[in-house]
Amino acid sequence: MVKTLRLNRDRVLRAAIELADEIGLEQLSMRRLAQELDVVPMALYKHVANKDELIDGMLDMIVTEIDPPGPGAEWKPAVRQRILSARRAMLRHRWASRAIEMRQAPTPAILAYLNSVIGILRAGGLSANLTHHVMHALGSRVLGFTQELYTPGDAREAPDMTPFPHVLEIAMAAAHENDSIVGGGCDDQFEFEFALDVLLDGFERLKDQNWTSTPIRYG
Amino acid sequence: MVKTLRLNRDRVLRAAIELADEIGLEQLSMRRLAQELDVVPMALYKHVANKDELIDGMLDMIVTEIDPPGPGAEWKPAVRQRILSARRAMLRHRWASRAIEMRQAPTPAILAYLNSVIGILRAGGLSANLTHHVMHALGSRVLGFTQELYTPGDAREAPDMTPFPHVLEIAMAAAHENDSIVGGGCDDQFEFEFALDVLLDGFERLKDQNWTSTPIRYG
DNA sequence: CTCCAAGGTGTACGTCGTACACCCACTGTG
DNA sequence: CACAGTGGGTGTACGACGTACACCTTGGAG
Repeated sequence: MVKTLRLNRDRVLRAAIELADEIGLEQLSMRRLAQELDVVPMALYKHVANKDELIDGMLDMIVTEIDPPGPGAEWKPAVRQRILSARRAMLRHRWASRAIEMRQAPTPAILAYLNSVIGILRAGGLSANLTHHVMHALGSRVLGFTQELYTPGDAREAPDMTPFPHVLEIAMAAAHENDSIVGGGCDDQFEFEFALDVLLDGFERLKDQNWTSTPIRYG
Repeated sequence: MVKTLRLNRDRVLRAAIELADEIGLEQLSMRRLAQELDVVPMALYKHVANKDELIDGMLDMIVTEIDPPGPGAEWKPAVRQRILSARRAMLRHRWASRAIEMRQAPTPAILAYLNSVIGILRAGGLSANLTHHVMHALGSRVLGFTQELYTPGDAREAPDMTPFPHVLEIAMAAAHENDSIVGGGCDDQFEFEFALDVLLDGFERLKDQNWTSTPIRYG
């Protein structure tokens, strides 16, 4: 029997991420994680302060998976690429977005990422003022995710939709569009890029007209 | 001693909403709610299937607080007004957005609300195809909220921000902008309307140029 | 060899959601 | 008036959960 290596923070975080990938964030418990590591629950607390701090650590590890910014390019494609890379990281770990929603303060890694995105915008010529509003407008989208209101693909055993004819029509439109997909769900990637581009184009237009939220003071 | 009235679903839901308003969603437990109603925990289960169903009921009640659509107007101001009304409802119950994020399927009341918004867009001349993408792009914003990455106003005892100069600069810009507010936090309402207008303007432009995601088939 | 700290263990407490059996007070029926 | 039935509040209990606290073990430094 191979006696597994000593525990350390890194091993704990990696195991937690892997476990969350498998069973989901809500099923992840300290006890389950300890069991996965062949260790008693309390052993984890020698490496992690508590569950919240564990999740913070997991998130930091995920966020550092995001590709670094490429070499000089226009701000719009640069930001676009960065955000789509973040999205790929989030798709690799579907629980991550929910975890970010749960935490209240951004972790250092998230701050570093935000800092770099802001840097791209500023270097691209957007004013500090506009950049500020842009970051708010992007919201969680800057990290590659948005919360959808309807879980896609649950068309089976859907409740009666006849009271909501407009919803039905829209759903049908989506189903027709990409009938290549058997389930008829939406193309999430397309929807994400669509919204992102609407926003980025809007930001560009505001930049070009020197938009600012603060009235210009003369004198 | 006044013997309080019999319990019923409505009283349970109202008490739950009031309690969540006071102590927050994460502090709301079946036991705490029962105590508030001078009743034993299990009594609640005669009126509510389980905690998830309780939250669904609370949400349905909140969503029906949203103002009905006003009389005929342009689609853009009509949708704008509807969404800002939803936002007001969400601000009255700060826990609601988190609750919606937690649920997986939209409740009937939410479906009805979405249906009405879609109806406004369709009546305004947007194609079913464009409307579909518009609804996705709005995401949770259609219900009046977005998840912010940074809890605003926590400037006190902030961690060291010197590693993130761009973040700092943006935060300073925000503080300068509305120095009327002592804390220097962002004007959330402004940020919300800013992002909403960027999106709505973008949608209008796409509508005007008959944008569609499906290639037009000839013949 | 000895000592000490880092790290794994065992037990225990207080919380949670909720299954299940109970019982009681009311109501409609004869 | 008797009585059964049922809707609704009660009590107990179980198996999760996070984690405080005291304990023990081990491996490397001196």
